Amino acid sequence: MTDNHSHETPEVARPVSNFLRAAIDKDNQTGKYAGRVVTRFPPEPNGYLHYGHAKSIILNFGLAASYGGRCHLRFDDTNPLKENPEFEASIADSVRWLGYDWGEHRFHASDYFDDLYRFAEWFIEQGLAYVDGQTAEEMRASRGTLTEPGKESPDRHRSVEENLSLFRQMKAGDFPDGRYVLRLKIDMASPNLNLRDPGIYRIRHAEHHRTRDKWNVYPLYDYTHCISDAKERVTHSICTLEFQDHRPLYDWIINKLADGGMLPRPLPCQYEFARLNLTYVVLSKRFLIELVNGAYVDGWDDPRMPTLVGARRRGFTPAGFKLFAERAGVSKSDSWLDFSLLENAMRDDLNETACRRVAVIHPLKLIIDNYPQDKSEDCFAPNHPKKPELGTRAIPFSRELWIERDDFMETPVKGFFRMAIGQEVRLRYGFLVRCVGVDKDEHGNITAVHATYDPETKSGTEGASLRKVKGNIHWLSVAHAVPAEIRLYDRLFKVPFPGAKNPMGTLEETPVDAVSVELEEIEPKSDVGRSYLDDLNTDSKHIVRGFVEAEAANAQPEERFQFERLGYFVADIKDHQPKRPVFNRTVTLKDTWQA
RNA sequence: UGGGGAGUCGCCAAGUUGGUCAAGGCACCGGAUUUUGAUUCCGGCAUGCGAGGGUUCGAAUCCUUCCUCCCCAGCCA
Repeated sequence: MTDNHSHETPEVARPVSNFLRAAIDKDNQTGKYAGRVVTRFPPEPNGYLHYGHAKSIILNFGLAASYGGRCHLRFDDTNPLKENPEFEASIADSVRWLGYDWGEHRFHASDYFDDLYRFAEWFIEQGLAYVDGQTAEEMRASRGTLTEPGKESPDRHRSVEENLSLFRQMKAGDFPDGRYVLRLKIDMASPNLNLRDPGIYRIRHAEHHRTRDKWNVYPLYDYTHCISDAKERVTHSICTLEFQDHRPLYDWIINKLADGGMLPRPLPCQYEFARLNLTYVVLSKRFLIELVNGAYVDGWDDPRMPTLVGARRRGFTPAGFKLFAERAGVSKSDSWLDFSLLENAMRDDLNETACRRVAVIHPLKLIIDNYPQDKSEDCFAPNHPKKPELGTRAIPFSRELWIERDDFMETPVKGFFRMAIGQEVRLRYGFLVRCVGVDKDEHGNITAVHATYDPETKSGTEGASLRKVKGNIHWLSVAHAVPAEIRLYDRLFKVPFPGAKNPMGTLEETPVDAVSVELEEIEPKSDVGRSYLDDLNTDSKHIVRGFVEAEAANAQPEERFQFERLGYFVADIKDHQPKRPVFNRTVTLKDTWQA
C-alpha cells in the first residue's frame, strides 16, 4: 500500500494557460534556454509600489516559481534625479511582504554602468553610435512625425575618433547637461520612432544614490534594460504593452552586442502584457503624490491608498492579491476590472484565515430587564465556524449589553427581522430575547432598548432550539467590553472612472479617457476638463468609538479578524495597543440585505 | 494619415496544427443547509466568438473587406 499521494498531495489546480506560459512551454520544448526560466521585476526606485505592481510582481515571481526558475529583483536606477534608497527599501519590503524571495538575485542597473559605458564606446567604434550636438528641440523637430520620416542629424557622420573623444569628455564632465547626447545610428526613416537614432546616454551632473559622483553621463532605459536582462541571463523579460514598439530596439541592441561577443546567447526575449486597470482608484504616480501632498489622505500608507503599504495597513493580504491576480488572468487585451473583484478576493482569503471575534461599532444599549443586576455568565463562541479545531472562547453575558444601532428599528421596515418591539431575536451565542420597549431622551432619541430574556434558551443547551427565530444579532457586555477606536474606510473615489468625462461609465462602456494604471509612467495623459480630484469621495474615512471583546483587544498589530456580521478588520500596524485597541476595517462582509 | 497591438457571456479569460471546444473564474438568478441577511452546497447562465463576404463536408480558429479601441514623435521609465 504505497499509493498515498491522493490524500497527501492536495490536487493543485492546473494553472490557466496564457500567452506567457505558452511561450515558456514552447521554449522548454525546443530547449532554447535549456529549461531555464529567469524573469525579473524591475522597478525604478522613484516611488511606492501600487496594486498595479502587485500584478507584475505576482506574474514574474509566480511564473518563475511555477517553472522551477527564479525571479530577480532589479532596481532600474538610471535616472539619479528621481531615485533614492528609501524607495528601494520600501519596494523590497513590499515584494517580500507579498511573499516573494529573490535570494541572491538583487541587482541594480547601476551595477552595469561600467559595462554599459564600455559597450557604448564599442558601438561608437563600430560606427553604430554618434555624439549629437543638437538641442532637445532640434532633435524633436528632426525626428519626423508619425507619418513623415525624420531627418538625419548634421552630426550623424562625425568620425569615430571625434565621437570617442567627445563621449569621453561627456563622461569626464567637460560639458553641461544637455549639451550632447550619444545616439545609436539606426534608421531615421523607420516607421518605428524608437529606431530613429534613439539616444542612449545623456549628460547629468547629478549624484547617484549608489555610484555617487562617479558618473556625469547616465544610460537611458532602452539601452540599459535589454543589456541588464542579457547580463543577468534573464530568459523571459515581461513588461507592459506600451513597450511593444520598443522590442525591435531591445533586440537590435543585444543582438549587435552578442554578435560582437560582448553578450552571451541565448538572449532574453521581451513579452508584453496588459497592465491592470481598476475602477474606483487612480494609480498614476503623479496623482498618488498629489493625494499625499495635498493631504487628501494620511500618507502613503493610508489604508485608502492603492499602494502596497496602504493595502497592508488596510488589512489586505498577500494571498488575497494572488487570488485576485489568478482570477483576473493575464492577456494582451486592454481591460478594466471592477474594484469589487479585489475586495471579493480579500474576503475569500480572509474568510478562510481570519478568526471570528465580536465587536460593536455603533453601540446602542440593551437592558435585559429580567436579568439580575450584578450577575454575569459566560457564553461560548467558536473561533472559526468551519474550523472547530481552533476552539472556542468565553464571552461574558450580563444585564447591560451593547448592540449595533442598525440591529434595532423602532418601526421596522418590511423584511427587517432583527430587533423590534415585540419581536424575539437570538443574541448570538446567548439567549433568545424579546424587545419590550425603549428609553428616549428629551429630543426623542433612543437611548436604550429594553428586552426580557428566556433563561431556558441559552446557546449550547437543550433549550437553545426551543423556538426558531430568524433574527440573530451580536452583542457585548457593557461591563466587559473594551473601548476601541475603529476606523471605517470606504473607497477613495465615488465613481468608477475618476477624472473621466463620463466618470460614472459602466464597465461595458468604459470611458475612453479613463485614467488607467500606469506602471512606469511619469506623466498621465489627460486632460478632459475634469480632475480626478472632483471625484474624490470626501467621506471615505470614519473614525468611531466602538467596543471589542477582550480577545480582540489583546491582538498583535496586524492581526486580522472577522468581526462577526460586520466585516474583516485588522489591528492597526502602527497605532494598535492592547490597552488602546485600534482596528481598521479591511472590507465589509457581503451584505444582501437592503432595507 | 505611418508603425505596433487588441476585439470570445455583464466583467475577466481559455480555445488559434479547422471537426461534440464555445473551458474556467467573478458577478448575477433560482434552490438547499446555516445561531454571521456571511460562508458552504446544488442548479441556471454565449445556436454565439467585433461586422460582412468567402474557402470547406465542417471555422471563434484559414482567406478577404470593413468597423472599434489602445500604444508610439522624453536628453522618463
